Amino acid sequence: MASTLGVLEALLRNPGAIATKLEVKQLLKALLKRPGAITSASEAKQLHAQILKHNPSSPLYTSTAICVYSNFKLLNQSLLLFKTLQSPPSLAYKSIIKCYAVNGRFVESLASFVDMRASGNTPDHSVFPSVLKACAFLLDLRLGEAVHGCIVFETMTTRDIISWNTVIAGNAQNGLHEDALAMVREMGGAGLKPDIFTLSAILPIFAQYVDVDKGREIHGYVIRYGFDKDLYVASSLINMYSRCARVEDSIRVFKITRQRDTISWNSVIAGCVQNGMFDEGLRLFRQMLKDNVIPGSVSFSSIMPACAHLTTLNLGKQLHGYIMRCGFDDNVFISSSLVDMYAKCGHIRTAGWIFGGIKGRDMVSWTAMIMGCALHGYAEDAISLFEQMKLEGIRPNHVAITAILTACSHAGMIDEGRRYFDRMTEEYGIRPGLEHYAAMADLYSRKGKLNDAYQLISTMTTPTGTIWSLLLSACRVHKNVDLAEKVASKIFEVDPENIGARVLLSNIYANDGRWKEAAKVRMTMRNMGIRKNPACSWIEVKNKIHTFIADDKSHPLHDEINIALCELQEKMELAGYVADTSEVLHDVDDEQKKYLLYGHSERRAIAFGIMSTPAGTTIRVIKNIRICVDCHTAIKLISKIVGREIVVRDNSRFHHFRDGECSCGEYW
DNA sequence: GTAGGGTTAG
Repeated sequence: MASTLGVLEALLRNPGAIATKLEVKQLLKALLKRPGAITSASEAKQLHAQILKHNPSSPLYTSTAICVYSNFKLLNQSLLLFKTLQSPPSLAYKSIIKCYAVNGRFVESLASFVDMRASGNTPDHSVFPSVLKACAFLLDLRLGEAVHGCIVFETMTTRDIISWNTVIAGNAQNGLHEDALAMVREMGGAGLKPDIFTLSAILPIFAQYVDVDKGREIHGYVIRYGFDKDLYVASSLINMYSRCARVEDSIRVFKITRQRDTISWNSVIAGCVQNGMFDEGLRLFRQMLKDNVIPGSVSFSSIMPACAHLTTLNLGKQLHGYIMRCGFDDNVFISSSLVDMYAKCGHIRTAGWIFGGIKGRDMVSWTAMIMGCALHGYAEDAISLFEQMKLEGIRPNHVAITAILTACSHAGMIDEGRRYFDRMTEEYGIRPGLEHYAAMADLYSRKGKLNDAYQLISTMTTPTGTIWSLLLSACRVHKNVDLAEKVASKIFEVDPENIGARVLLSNIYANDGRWKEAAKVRMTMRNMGIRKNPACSWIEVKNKIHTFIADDKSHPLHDEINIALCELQEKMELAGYVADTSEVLHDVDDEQKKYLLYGHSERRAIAFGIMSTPAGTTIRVIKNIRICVDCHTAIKLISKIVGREIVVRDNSRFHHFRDGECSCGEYW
């Protein structure tokens, strides 16, 4: 069945490749069992076209198409088909009732439910949540009671394992987790043992609750009864472990599962990506393709965040091409992940273009775009998107609020940020969490309002090392040694191993000429056995990533890069550039300091990029730490001298250098 | 005979 569906997926992507009527018939039959295999509206339309072409009058196929359309909330399409049915089968009724309900058409939803009963079809748990919701909305208590009676009647008559499973799955999928689990116990009491259907229905509950102990218990049961051969159970287990941050366990389950399909691959790939194991996720994705498993839309939305986090634009673009050829680009999960990927890889305009084309944007799509604008310093765009989202009736959640606060922070918009922060509880019913305090502390810090930041953080019950570190880094920029010492001691209280904080403190001392104290901090680090990561920058040229580490001479074009940098230097000095050596934290003379600045990794990466790409090409460089003040000034001039746009992503945001200016407006 | 399991922003 898995391979049949694989062929179906391929077929839907390439309708021209259809061979025989018989094949299509078999495929439609396979699909009848699993309408969820269709994951985008365009696939749904192609499916519909196939049905019209081969079996226009089959009520079962028509019902399947209705079911698929209703999964995408496409009420008009569903209705058009529904009206062609003389006596709609149960599936058609169930789908239309659900579709009415998700579109807020409760009266019609209830009317269809009544029709369904009158036609002699028995409703099951897949429709009761919609109907009850409609009753609650319309305050139709009498009908609500009748529906409830119908549910009780339904569960009372047929109490075999299948009806139990239906009821348990219905509850589990509709958020009634405790009821579902109670039913499993009750079923056990009635002498019925959970089977593969029961288990795959309740495992997602433990995944959501992040209850690895219960999950493990189930796993033990699965092994005792030999259910671990079942693909559905295996995928649920893989998912449960990865949601509980036990990605090694989920990989182990995956590896011992002999039979694999697209979904079990997706589970393990998503598990890796969600737990930050991006390279392993990509390795598994490639392995899946090698094993001739056809990726579905979920495969792409699972792997795309890996490209976003690793900023592997080329791979992201390749996947995007593949996605378009598959017709998956109208899937909201995929398009949101593309918006995020392009934004994180520096292509904010492409991100905006994709965002503009998304039909049925959800909160995640909006937030991805808002956060993209925030990272690029386009706060006004972020704010207008945020307001537009609210106008479209989407209530922001805590992530969306974090995004808008981040936008304000990266543009130094204190008043706006403060207003969103102060009103978030009242307006959106969300109390400030760690991430909101962090964004506000960052906003004050970047703007140089160090005391305000200190006050704000102090009001928190348990401030983390990470939040204090934001302030410490601002103390470095704004050269406030006294506050830095105070903040650093707070950090070491809660997080003695914090490498970044020790490096910062040492640099703050060095910047103030207090070489002895700086050396002492370095000594402590050495004694603790911690080393900082070296500063490095990288650039992708012709599909190859070139990495530059500060003062490293190993690049094959090292000498040529030096010559190019010297030539640039002369032109920059003619344009008025004076090296700012205040940020060179080595106890050496000024001439030496100037020389050290040229060794900064981002400059070498940019010089290399200019040498190896055609005139006018945008240069994109990524750096693992913050750009230094002198490089920032230098890159502005370079962008003007060579007439190129230079995009640099440091550890917290993007800088777009163009014609002697930077988009960050000096906030970074 | 159970329309079962996997996905996007932080």
